[in-house]
Amino acid sequence: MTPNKEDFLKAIYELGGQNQVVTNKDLVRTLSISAASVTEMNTRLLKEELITHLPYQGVMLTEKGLRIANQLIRKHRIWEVFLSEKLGYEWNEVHSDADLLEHASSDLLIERLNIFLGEPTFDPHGGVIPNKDGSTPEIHSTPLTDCSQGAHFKIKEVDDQEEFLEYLLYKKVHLGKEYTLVDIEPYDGPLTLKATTGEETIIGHKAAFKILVELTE
Amino acid sequence: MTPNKEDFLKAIYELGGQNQVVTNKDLVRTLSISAASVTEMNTRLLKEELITHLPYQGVMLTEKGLRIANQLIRKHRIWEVFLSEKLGYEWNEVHSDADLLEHASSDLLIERLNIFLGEPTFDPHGGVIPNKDGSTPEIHSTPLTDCSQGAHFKIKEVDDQEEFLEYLLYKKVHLGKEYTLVDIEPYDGPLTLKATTGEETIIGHKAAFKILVELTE
DNA sequence: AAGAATTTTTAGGATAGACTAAAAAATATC
DNA sequence: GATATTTTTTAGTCTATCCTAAAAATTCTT
Ligand SMILES: [Mn+2]
Ligand SMILES: [Mn+2]
Ligand SMILES: [Mn+2]
Ligand SMILES: [Mn+2]
Repeated sequence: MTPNKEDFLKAIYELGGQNQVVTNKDLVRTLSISAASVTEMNTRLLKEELITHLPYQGVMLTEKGLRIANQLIRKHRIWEVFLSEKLGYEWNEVHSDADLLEHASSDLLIERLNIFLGEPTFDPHGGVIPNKDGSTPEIHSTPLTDCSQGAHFKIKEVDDQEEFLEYLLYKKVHLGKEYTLVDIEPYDGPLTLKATTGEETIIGHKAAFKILVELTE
Repeated sequence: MTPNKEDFLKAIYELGGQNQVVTNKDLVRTLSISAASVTEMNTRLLKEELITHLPYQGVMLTEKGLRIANQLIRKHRIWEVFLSEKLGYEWNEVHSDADLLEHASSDLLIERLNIFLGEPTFDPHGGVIPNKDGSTPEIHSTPLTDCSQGAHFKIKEVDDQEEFLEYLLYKKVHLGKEYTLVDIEPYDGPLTLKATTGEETIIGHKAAFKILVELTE
């Protein structure tokens, strides 16, 4: 297993490859490599039985591939907790350093680090940390866009793209914060949120889709 | 700069490449790669002006190469302190994980980690941590083999090979411990040490050469 | 100083990973 | 249903890193 293969499996997972086929096109966009390189990597992972492949359709993770992807995500997220809680990183800063460290961490190191951090359940943007064996704990949060007007909710998880996190920092949206959904416009229109402290925030539909919440009360 | 080149420069440094020429043979042994691969890497590093090369004699670090080697050693040793002090590693366990992490650490990460650790001066086996700019603080310790009979000394630094550290663990030799050199046999013979607590320890000449001490009193 | 032994270099390959350009297949449009 | 567009695959290169085997240079032995 090389860093490249690991990142590739992770990308497939993050594009939904546990349940659906993921197209080469998507991987080209996500990994910023050429289409030819995607085909090539597919061939390699296929030979190792980490993915299944339907020509001209896309790839899906096998059990084995899924386990490796989740173990990498576990490493990534444990590092993110460390960077955030011990080294004082902002939540938008953790991702890129964790993306390198995840490939340079022995299993033993990660288990010791996990204990040092108090066996956290979530990373700094609310992503659940997979178990050591590559399985994932159940979570029960829904995209903000699925809420109906008047709903009370708490922020549980947000997408981990650096610019998006910066945007949320600017909008003062953070994990655990509670809001009421005052208004949601049709045709993928903007959402108006009202915090318990009273201030109102308006965000677009696309951004709201990247925010997972849990209903309260 | 790639992990391989970094490790290569570090190996040259550790073989004395700051002051003397280091032979290909030495690098073959240290890095466990073929002689052909050493020649090849030399050519690459030469083109980047990180080393100077005297054909059939060996290589030395340039200013630039030395700076990179020291910055890598800084990363390595700061990680070793972390593994030892925060994650409870024994001093013989830290090396291999640090050897991977050193290549996956941004400068920012290392500076934050350094502050988190309280800006340590030495790594777990007494190696001095180079400065951020790639320079090295002065130290003033000598190989145990240079001491004369009757000398009182304190253990300051030991070689960082895993088996050697295990051996020292077994011999109950650790940093800061004070001894008297009771006897030193000629012709590279064994040394007899007496700890302040009274127990005597006999070690061979080769091992003693890997232990740096500071005279006390 | 000649021959033996050692060390370094050269030559020729292999593999992983990434690229561009062109061909082939699938999908969308009219 | 024919044509145009998009996506995927194939073909041909490139770089980094590693190897083995053979040649060349140096050093050691007698
Ligand atoms: Mn992340
Ligand atoms: Mn990564
Ligand atoms: Mn070390
Ligand atoms: Mn290393």
